[in-house]
Amino acid sequence: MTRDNDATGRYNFAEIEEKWQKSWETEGLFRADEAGIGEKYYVLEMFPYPSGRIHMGHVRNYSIGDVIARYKRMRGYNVLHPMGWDAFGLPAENAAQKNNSHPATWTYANIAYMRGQLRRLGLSYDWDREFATCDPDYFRWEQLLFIEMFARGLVYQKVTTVNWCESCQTVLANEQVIDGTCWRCDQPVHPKKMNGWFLKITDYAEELLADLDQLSGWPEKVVTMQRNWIGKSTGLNCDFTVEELDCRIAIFTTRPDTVFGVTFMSIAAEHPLLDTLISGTAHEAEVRAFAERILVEKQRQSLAEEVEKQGIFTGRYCINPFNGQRVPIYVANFVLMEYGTGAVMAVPAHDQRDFEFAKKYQLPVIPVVVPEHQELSPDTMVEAATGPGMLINSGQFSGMDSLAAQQAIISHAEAGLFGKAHVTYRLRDWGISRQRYWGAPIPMVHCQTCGVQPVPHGELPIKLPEDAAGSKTCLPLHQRPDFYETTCPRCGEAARRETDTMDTFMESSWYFARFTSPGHQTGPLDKAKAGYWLAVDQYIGGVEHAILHLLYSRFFTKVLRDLGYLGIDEPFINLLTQGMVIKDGAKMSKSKGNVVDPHELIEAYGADTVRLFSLFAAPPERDLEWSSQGVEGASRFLNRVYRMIVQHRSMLENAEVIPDQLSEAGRSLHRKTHQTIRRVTESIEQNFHFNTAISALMELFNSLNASLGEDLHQRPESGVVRQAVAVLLQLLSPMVPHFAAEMWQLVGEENGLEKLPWPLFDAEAAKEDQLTIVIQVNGKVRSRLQVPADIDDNDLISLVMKDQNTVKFLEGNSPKKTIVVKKKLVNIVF
RNA sequence: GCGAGGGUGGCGGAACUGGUAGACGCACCAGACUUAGGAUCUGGCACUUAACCGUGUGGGGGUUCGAUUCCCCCCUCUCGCACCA
Repeated sequence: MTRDNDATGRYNFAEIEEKWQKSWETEGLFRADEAGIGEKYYVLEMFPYPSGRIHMGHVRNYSIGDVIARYKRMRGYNVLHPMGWDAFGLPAENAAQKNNSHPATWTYANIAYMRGQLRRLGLSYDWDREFATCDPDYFRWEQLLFIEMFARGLVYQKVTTVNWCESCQTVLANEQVIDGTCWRCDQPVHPKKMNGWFLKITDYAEELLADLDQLSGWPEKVVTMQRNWIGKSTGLNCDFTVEELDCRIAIFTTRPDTVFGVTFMSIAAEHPLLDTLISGTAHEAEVRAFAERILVEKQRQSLAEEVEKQGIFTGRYCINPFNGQRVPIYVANFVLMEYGTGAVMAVPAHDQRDFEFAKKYQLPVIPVVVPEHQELSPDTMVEAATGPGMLINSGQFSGMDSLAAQQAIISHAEAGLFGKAHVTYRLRDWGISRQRYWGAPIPMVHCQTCGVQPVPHGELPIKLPEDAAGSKTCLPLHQRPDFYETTCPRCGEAARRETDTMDTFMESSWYFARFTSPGHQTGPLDKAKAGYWLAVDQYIGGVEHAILHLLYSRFFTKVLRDLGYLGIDEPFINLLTQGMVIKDGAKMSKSKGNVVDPHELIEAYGADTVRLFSLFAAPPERDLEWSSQGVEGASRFLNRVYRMIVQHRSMLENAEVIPDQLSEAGRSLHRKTHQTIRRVTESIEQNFHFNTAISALMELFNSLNASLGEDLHQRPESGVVRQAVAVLLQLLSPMVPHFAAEMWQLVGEENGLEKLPWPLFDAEAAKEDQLTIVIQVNGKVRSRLQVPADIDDNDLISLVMKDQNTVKFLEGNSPKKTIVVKKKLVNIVF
């Protein structure tokens, strides 16, 4: 290298990154062990689906996690930072069919490639713990857990109307239907009646809701979304008897205080009692046609749009058990069969939907809850009065406050045995049956005589049939007699294996726990190890999993606890939901054609630059706008640091001990060094705002450069310079680990940077001895003053009063009031 | 409609419990070194102005000596839920 090249040179990232990755690997630096020193810290990023290549979202997610992992190690924690693969799923089947090969081949090839890409980023994972969820060694334990859940009554089968995705040829869970379309392929989802397996997540609804209060380390947004998803409502269940028929219609209401205002009853088009109500009546044909039309329309417009209220009178009446009133029964298009009881007592005066319906079909409106300082008249009301108030026209309850009346009315119904207090949830049980090949088989056997039987533990795992017979390999299991033909584990007679596979969200619901003991051969988890590492201290991933994955994982954690595997209630103590990577105002996606392949970036700039850019461009929770110039900038910064170090290498190697007495410039750099330690540490500790941490480091570098320009590195203050450089590299190392390690070696350090503790902040050194005090006159900034830090108020004020600008802007007036804010400003008011 | 989070230079973004608005970076401009430079170095850079002054954190009002920060009203963007009885 010539001198000229040194001055404008660039560091050889390809060489040094490979060098350090090898070194870390041979040393096993990131292997985690329960016997490790220090408090445990488990940091985890949401593991990827092995789609083929990593994308910018991965880079961002894993860079954030890696900085945290490396930082915590430097802070003396015993850090667990694992990585694995969420490897079951549909794309593998599609690819296999296309290539006439097996999904496993495609999946494991992708894993191998992507593992290489992650290694290339220098991420500090304990690779010894890696697994893929399609490894039989993983899903065998999931099958075992399924059987144990079955034994506990948490698993059942039922025929329901499910969400069917025609293009994926499979059922979807409610959580996987987004705006009426499939979460994976965006195609419309249709209802279909099918038999399937369900997990009783609703058994845990109350706990899942209540424990949200513990999650102070989660973004409020995610907590709110989960709370809304669980959707708890409390109220009254009660029965209305149908006139002339021996049947009752059950309703649920959150407003028992309005029961005296019921003027009709509305039921869903698919309500099971509808048939009984209309068969043999004059209304039958008309109502049936209406109901069918509504159901068809409902399917078509599953998308969000305001639909006009429609209904039809069934010809039947029912009796309000509270006042004996006879009210007509309608079929209405806005009543949901899936929620409550599928029938609603209609109170037009106090419910907007009922109000609109009543106006349209000229049904009476009877106000029964009058808000304070208001009068309600059915003739003048333009909308429903949904607020609280005082009861009128409500028999013995008239005059009561609506809140108190709710309780009283529930008690009244309970005493009269026609109603009961009730809690209902929006959350549905989790349908986990999928009709696809590439998933974990549900370990059940159907026997003609013995019914449903779980597979005996000894026979696990139930593996997927693997033959090399070309395109046949991907056939759904119900088309594979070689798979489903079996014998009953109880009676030994011929029986049929369950052919559904499990929803892939099953695998991701407990992988974080398996990472604590990935090789455990006698059960899903080594309880001691899981007990040591869990819960996850910091979890990082995209907000798109706010409900699906995060809710399922919370549920599984509680189930694992109840099965005796875990001693915790919640899996993730702190959650960071990182923003999306955006380009040209839209999320990077293949369909929009705005993807940037991180692979090429790494080739062009090196892993450290790519990491630095993704950390610097935005705080982690916000969206990150892609900028090729921003990457340039990150690269430029690292090269500047490199050139400075190369240029002053020999001085840095032979630096003096920091002397007691420092020149003004020396003191200034020393101060900046310690202020930077404080700023960077606080940025990371408070909210992982690496962008401000990096800007502080850039400032330190700028000061350092300026000091060198002023020949500060001449003895004896070379020690100050050296310390500034050392601190810069140490603080940079979690973010740009290869670069920092190499520069560390370049300045003559022997010991590995990764093993050194985080630098200590010296408050004394960081203290300013001169302060800039702002002078305001009448609240406007008029001047600035340099003063010693320890100046007392009176001296300060007299200095301020002598200031030229103070005098000028006082315009000869005498001050009425003087406000002194310590170390900040003086405001003179006249 | 309901819920949550945003709106600060040309751009990404800073600003601790009310106290210097615009740190840091990008872009841009000027200069230096150069045969050349999209390399590198130095300096400038909210708007307006020759300068002082003045104006300025979505808009309007309020509290305060002082408001990006607190309060009220409104506009707007993003995300989530969407007839949940």
